[in-house]
Amino acid sequence: MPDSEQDFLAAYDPHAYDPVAVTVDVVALTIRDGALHVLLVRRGAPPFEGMWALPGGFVRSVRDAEDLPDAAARELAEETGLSAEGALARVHLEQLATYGGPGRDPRMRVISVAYLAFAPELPDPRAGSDAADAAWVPVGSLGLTEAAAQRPGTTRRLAFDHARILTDGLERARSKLEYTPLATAFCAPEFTIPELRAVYEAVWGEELHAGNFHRKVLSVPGFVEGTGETTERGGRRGGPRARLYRAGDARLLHPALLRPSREEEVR
Amino acid sequence: MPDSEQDFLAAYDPHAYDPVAVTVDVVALTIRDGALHVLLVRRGAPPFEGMWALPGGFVRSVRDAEDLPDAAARELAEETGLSAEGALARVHLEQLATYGGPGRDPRMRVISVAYLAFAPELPDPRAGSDAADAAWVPVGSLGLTEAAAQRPGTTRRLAFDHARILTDGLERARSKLEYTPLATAFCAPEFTIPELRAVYEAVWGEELHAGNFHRKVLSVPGFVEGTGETTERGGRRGGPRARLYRAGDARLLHPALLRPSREEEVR
DNA sequence: CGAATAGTGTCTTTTAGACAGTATAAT
DNA sequence: ATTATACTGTCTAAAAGACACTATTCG
Repeated sequence: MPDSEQDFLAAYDPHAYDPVAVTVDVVALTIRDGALHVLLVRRGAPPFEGMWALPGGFVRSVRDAEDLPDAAARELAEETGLSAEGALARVHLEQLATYGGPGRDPRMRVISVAYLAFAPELPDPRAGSDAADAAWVPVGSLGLTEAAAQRPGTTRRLAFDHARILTDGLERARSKLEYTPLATAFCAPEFTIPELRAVYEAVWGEELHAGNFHRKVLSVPGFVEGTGETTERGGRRGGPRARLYRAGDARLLHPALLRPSREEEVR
Repeated sequence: MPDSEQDFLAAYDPHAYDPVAVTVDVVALTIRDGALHVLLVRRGAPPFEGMWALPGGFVRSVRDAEDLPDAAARELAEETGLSAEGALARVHLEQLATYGGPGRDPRMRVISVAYLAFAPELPDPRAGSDAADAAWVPVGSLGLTEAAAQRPGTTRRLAFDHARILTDGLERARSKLEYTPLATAFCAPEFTIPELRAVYEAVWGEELHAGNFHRKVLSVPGFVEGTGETTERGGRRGGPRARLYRAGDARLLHPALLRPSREEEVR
């Protein structure tokens, strides 16, 4: 039987063809105490029982016929306890990539569609249905390197190929902050320029020049818009009150806010 | 039965859970006669029989347990007749996005992982196994607009949600040319700066200033490296012979080659 | 020859970044 | 008072873009 006919039959009778499971996994990032954190769950069942993993689960394809972004939002809501009408509406969610290599799940062929989420500071998560625990974990504590991302198990912390997915998500996040105003998705509805700078510093892992950053943000059309208000108090250790801003209407930053020192990544 | 247990059982007995099919679709782009073309196949079977579609097919998940990029390369090879050792090795292939909304295939739930390919000029394709026809089609002839991409069937030419996938692939291609040296993937192994400029003009749909483009390309480290040779003849309608270049070792362009006039897309 | 094209020179404007300086508020 | 901080001013270097110009080759 030629491939075409086999495929055709398979389409009408899926059980006659290769069994595949489709899941969504979410790389949810937030800033806590000035450091970038990722939402992780501790697996309560094999495989990788007891290890940390990205929150995720199977896509409901028949019962609810949910779309992929809906599935990602649902997984995020289940782990964070957020309601769709509430704080979840302020979370930025975008598709990251799909991971489908054979052998990434020992049980069967699993295709995982990964999503990337940028969230403002959220309460501590509660453990979801099939997780033993859930927590915001500082990204820096995971010992992620390119080598660790490529060889599963090297970090000894993340299940499946989740180190690779997280590494890809972090790079996407760093890049997104260059060309889009999505750093504001990590902030409260009203924020100061120094708070925005702290987001960039946490995601990029680099200190930025406060004065130049300030002027740059204000010079990009549509990045932020002033509220006319200021904070109630000055900085922790002194300084004047900072002006408050809201996210502007730009969807792209032009000119972009490029991160410094990328020489090493070019070749 | 709680979700977790159901999921767990499903993982061990996939037939007990929702049936899903996973396919790969390829947005293969090339430059012909100075215009951007996409590889399309005419469907030889329902649904959408007789309509144009992106080349694609089911992922072999058990028989060969192929990885997703391998599946995309296989689909591309089947439609173009290219061998993996030959010209296919010079084609750039990257994952684009995954499309999995319910109802995008009337037969069943289908998750499509889309890939984006940049190819140098290739021979005309032969019709693959389940296609009635295959051809390089000028992108400009498809009447793609944002409205057409959102409502399937509006262009009256592309099956499924392939207008949306193609639109996303084109935007990705335009963006990739800004930040990476991948325009060279559309060229022969040795090329001239004006040929490279023609790639940019075809993908961006804009004329570029020849002199400034020339200097800019040469000023970006690692973009191109000279061969010391020149073309045998001058331009079609006169002009000196052009120097020949190869792709350099840069993986990112720094500084980037930004396309002009993006004011309208910012908001 | 005339026209088209490859490649370079030069000038202006924009942007990035270094650095300094002033005013404000916490301790 | 001291110190940290928000924000602004200024200068320099890098880059983008407009324009002009020369040299070469085709028809």
